[in-house]
Amino acid sequence: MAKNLLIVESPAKAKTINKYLGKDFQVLASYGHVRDLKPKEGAVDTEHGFTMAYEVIERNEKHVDAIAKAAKLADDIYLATDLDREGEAISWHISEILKERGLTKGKQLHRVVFSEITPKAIKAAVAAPRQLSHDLVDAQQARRALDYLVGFNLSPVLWRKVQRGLSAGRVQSPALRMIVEREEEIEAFKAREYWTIEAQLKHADGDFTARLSKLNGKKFEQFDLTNETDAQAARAALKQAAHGRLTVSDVGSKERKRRPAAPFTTSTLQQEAARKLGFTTSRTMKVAQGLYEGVALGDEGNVGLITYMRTDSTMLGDDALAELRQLIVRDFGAHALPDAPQVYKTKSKNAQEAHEAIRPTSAMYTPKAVAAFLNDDQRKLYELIWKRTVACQMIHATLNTVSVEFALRDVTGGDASFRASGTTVIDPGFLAVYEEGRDQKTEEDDDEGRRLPRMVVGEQVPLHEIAADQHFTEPPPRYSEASLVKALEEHGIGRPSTYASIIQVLQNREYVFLDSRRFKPSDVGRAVSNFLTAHFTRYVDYDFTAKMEDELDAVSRGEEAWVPLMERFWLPFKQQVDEKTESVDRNEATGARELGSDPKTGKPVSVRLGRFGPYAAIGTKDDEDKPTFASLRPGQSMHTITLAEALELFKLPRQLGQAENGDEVSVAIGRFGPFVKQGSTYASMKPEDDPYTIELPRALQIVAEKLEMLANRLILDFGNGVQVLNGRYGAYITDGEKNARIPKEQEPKELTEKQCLELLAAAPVRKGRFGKKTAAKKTATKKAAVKKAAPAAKKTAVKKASTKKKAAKKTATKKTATKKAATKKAVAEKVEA
DNA sequence: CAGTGAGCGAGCTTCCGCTTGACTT
Repeated sequence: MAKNLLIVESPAKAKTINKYLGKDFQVLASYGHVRDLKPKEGAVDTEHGFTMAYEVIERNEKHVDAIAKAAKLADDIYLATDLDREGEAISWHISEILKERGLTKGKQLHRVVFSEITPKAIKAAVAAPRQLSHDLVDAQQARRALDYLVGFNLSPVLWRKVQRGLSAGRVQSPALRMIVEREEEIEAFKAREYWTIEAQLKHADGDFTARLSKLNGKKFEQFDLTNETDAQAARAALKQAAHGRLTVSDVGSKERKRRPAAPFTTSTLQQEAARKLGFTTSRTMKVAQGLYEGVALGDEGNVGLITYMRTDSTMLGDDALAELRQLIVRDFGAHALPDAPQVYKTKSKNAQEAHEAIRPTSAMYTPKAVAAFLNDDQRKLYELIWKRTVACQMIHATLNTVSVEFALRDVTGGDASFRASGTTVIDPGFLAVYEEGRDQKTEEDDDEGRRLPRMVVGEQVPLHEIAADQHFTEPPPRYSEASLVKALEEHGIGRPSTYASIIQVLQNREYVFLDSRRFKPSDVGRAVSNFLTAHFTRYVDYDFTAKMEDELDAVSRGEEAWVPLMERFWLPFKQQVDEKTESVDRNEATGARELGSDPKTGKPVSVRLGRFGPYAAIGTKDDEDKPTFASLRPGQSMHTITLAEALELFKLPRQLGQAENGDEVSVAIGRFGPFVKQGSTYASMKPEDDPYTIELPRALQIVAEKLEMLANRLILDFGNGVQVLNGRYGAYITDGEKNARIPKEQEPKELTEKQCLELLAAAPVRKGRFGKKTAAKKTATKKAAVKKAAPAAKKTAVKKASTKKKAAKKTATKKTATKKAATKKAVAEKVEA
C-alpha cells in the first residue's frame, strides 16, 4: 500500500503525476472545491464574526470519501492543490474534513505547490513542503463571504423592486452594466458626416492610391470636410491644381519590428478562437478540456495535448521553452531563433498565476502529426494553440514602411499634399507561423502587404482621378462574447474558470441576448442595471473587484485581519440595502416611461415592466375605470418604443366578422404570437401574416388549414387509448402518457396493436416538463422545470404541491427535507398535469 | 395553449469559483 497520499484538483493532473511519482505515492483528485457555504440564508453569520457554515458539496462527496479512505491508510498526506488563493482554501477544507473525521492522528500533513507539471518540478515540490497559509485561507474566506453577502442581499431587493427570481452579484452586475451602458451609448450616438479625398495614380510599375493628408496649408483632419459641397469644391480645386499629374516631393522609409503576441491565457484563447474559428467561449472551453484530458494517439495511447486551459498566466516552463527553441531551429532555421527565450509579463489585474500559459504539452506534437487523431474542432483549436506558442518564441518580424508624399499648390494658393504608404515584410520572423487576429481593421492594416512602385523625388506620376468619398462615424460596437471577456479581464472581474459561465448567467436570467453574435440588453436587464447603478453605485462599480482584491492581498500577506475588513464592507452595505428597500419606488426601479397621451381618451400612455415583461398601459390605476394593457411585441423595447407604436398595440384584438356558420372571427396576439380565433378554435398565423392588416378571407383560410391538420392527425386508433398520430416531426405512437418513435422502415399505417405496445414499452419515460431531479444538475434542472411549470401549472396543482411539501417537511427530520420536498412537488405537478 | 399587469401576503427565488461528467431537445 502506498504510504504517501498526494491530492490535486484535477483528475487529469492526478493521472499524469501518478506516473511521475511511482508506487510509493497514491495521487487523488478533489475535483475542485470540496466544501462550500450552505446555499441558504444565514450561511455567513454577520452578527458573530462572520462565522461561515460549510457543507460538503454533494456532487463531490464520493471524491471526498475516496480521499478520506486513502488518508486512513497513508502516513504522509501531501496537499498539492493549486498554488493560488482558491487552491489554498481547498487544501484547508480537505484538512478540516480529515480532522473532523479523526483521520489525521499520527500523520503528517504537508502543503506542496508547483506551477508546471514535470517530473523535476513535482519531485522538487514534494521535497520542499510547507505549512498551510492561514492568511491566504482567510483571504479566500473573505472573498467567499463577501460574494455571498452581496448576492444574497442585493438579489432580494431586485425581487421586490423589479421582478421575482432576479439576481445580482459582484461579477455579473458590472458585466451586465457594461452591456447596458454600451447600448445607451449607441442610442445616444449621433453619426457625423465626413469626407475623404483620394488620388488614384497610374504609375508605369503599377497603379496605387494616395490619401489627402494636407489641405489649405494645414494637416487634413477627419472633420475638415463635412458636407458634399465643400468636399466637391476641394476635389475640383485639387484636380485643377494637379493638371493630370502629381509630383513626388518626399520619399521616406522606416523599418519597424513587430513582436509576437504572448502565449494564450484563457481569456486570449477565447478571444482568438472567436475571431479566427468563430467558436463561442463555452465551445472553446469544451474543446480545450478534451485536448487537456487527453486524446488517443494511436500506439502512444492517451496523451494530454495541452496544458491546463483555465489560467491567467503567460509563463512558460523551462523545459517547454527548451523544447520550443529546439523545434524552431529544426523547422524554421537558426535565424528564426532569438538569442534568449522571450518572457511575457502577465498583463491582467489580479492574476494568480497558478498554472502555466496554455501551450502544447510538447511542441513536437505538431498539428500535422496529431491531426489524424483529432476531430475538426480539436484540430482547429490545437493548431491555433500550437502556432501561437511556437510563434511567441520566434524572432520578431521586420517590416519596412515606405511613404511617398506628393505636394501641390492648389489654385487658391494653399499648400496641399497626398500621401501613399505601403508596408512590406523584410523578414517575416514569427509571422511565418502565426499572427494574432484583429477586432477592427485600421488604415495601417490596409497598407500592409501593399508594395508601392519605386519612386524618386521630383518624379511626376500620371493622375487618373481624384475622388471624394462620403463617410459617417459609427457608434461603438456592441460587445461580443469575446470582447466582453476581454473587457472583464481588463477590469479584473471574474476568473478564467468563470468567464464562460458569466455569459451563461446573463443569458439565463434573460438580462441579455445575442443578436448576430452581439449582446443586446433586454428591458429587464436594463432595469436591473440602471437600478443597481443608481442606488448601489459602489457595489457594481467596475473597480469594486479591483479594490476588493487589494484588500484581500493585504490579508493574504498577513498585514490585515479579514474580520475587520468584512465589517468595513458589511455595515454600510447593509444600511444601504435597508434604506433602499424602504425608499425606492417600484416604477422608478423598473424604468417606467410616460410616452404621451391617447388621442381618443386623453389619458396618459405609459410603458412599464410587469410580471410578464414590458407592457403599455392607457390610463393609470387611480382612474375610475381600469387602465387597458397590451404587451410589447418581441423585438420592441420600452426604452425605444414611440407613442405611435404603443398605440398600435391597442388595436388588437380585432374583430374581422363572421364565418359561414356564424362564428365570430377575431385576431389577437397571445403568448405564442399572433393567432386567429374562430369560435373556440385557435390557429397560429404564419410569419408572413400581419395581425393588424389581415382580412377575413385569409383568416378563414388559416383556420381551415388548422382544422384540416387536426383531421389528418389520427392515423390509427386501437380503441384502448393507444393511437398513431401525425405530429410536427412525423408519425408517432402515443398512449396518452408517453410517446414512442416509429422505426424508419416501418409504414405507420401498417402498425399492429402489439407492435405499438412493444414500442411504447421500449420508449423512454417522458421526463420533459418536470424533469427528474438529479443531484448533479440541481440548479439547471430546477430552473428549467420551474420555468416551464410556472405558466402551465393550474392553480390546483400548485396548491396540492405546496400542501404535499409541507407534509414532507414535517415528516422528514433531516436537512435534506427541502430537497425531498422539491422532488415531491415535481411529482405532484406531473400527476396533476 | 391563446388571460395576465394591484392584491390577503404562503413560500419561493439569489452569489462566485474550483472541478468534471450525465443528460435530452
